[in-house]
Amino acid sequence: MFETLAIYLVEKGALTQSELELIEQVSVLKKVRKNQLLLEEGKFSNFIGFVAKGSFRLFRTAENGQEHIMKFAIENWWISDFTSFMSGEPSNCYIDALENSELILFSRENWDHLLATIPNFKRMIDRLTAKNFEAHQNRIFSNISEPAEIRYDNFVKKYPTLYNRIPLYMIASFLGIKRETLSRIRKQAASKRDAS
Amino acid sequence: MFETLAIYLVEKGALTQSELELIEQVSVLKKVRKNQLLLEEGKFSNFIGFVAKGSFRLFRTAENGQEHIMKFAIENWWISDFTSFMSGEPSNCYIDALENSELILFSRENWDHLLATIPNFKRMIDRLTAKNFEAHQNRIFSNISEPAEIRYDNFVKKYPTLYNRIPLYMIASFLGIKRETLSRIRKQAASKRDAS
DNA sequence: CGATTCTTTGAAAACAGTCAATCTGTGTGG
DNA sequence: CCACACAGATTGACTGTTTTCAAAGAATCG
Repeated sequence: MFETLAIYLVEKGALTQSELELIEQVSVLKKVRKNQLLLEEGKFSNFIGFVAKGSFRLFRTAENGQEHIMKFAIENWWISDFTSFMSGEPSNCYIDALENSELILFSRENWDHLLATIPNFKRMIDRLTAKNFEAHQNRIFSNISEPAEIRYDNFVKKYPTLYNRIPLYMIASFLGIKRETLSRIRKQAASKRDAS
Repeated sequence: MFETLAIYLVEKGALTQSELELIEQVSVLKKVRKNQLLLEEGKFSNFIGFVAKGSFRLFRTAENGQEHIMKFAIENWWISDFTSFMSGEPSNCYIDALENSELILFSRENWDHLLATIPNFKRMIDRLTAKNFEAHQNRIFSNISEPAEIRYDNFVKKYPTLYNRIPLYMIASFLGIKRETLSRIRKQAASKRDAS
């Protein structure tokens, strides 16, 4: 199970065997069943997880109780409430498993230690952080500038693997529209395709 | 003019006098007139700026030519296309001055050098980066979960100083709605207030 | 098969966008 | 100091999009 992460670290960060061992020593393996909560509102987010198998969602709830999905994660993605992880404040998010899944967890102390002692690991994470920042910018731009239909098209193009595994109503939630609206958008798009 | 930054650095980062001098030595002062471009699409974003006086906006343009404002900055805010700054790729943003303004600029080399040599500076910037990350999360959540009226209310509450200085149509652009819509939202809100 | 869970559909209401016109305030040049 | 131009804000009438609520269809799983 650690193997998935090892392959990832070699490929993305060019880590050596001894560095991998360092990382493995401080990692914690965890299996979670579908629908199981990894984090809930009010709790402290003191881990960073690497998805070895399965899928997760990170969502917040509005005052009216509606859930709004901020982020998905599947194999080879990192999952955490980074905001709470960094600030040390209680989280305002929930994370749960969409399938039976396997995670590799790091506590804050171990994470910081790895960053401090393995330069290649730090470099890799810095690159990821920059990418992540860029993705947030793009998502905000998309939200304020594009109609729902385009946002959906781009989602499908950008995350084809997610699209195949995640219920449509969750994609709607991620895009900020209602499931019924997404259903109608898909119908329209299909009839346009047929016409051409 | 550097004084504004000095006060900021002492207050936010507890920097010493000698550290301030180090920073001042590598800073570049720049005055820009209203409407002047600081960065445009396709160019490289190789500076980080501290706003000593005035105000700026960072925006992108969609295919149809419409401008969408990603970010504002006034006194004591940092302004840059961080995405391009970090990646080294050409920018897809414009930055221009909303008023006659004064900036304190740092090149990438000097910026990195300051981070590497002044731990308190690094700590301060890390805190800001975390705050910024959190703000992005909140904006995304707001965009996907809140109706325009609430987004506007929250904007006014969160940035009362901005609200007083920036034309409404730019606030509309930031919120992802049309100026006419914002105008109507404000009218409704006013009549609600009068009724109660 | 039956029970969930997810997706689609329909009709009405609420919301947001478009286009064109008007209104308001500010500042500049004659 | 006034008149005019200009940028910004508002309004009206209309169109288009999204939500809401209720119900009916798939699909999946034990």
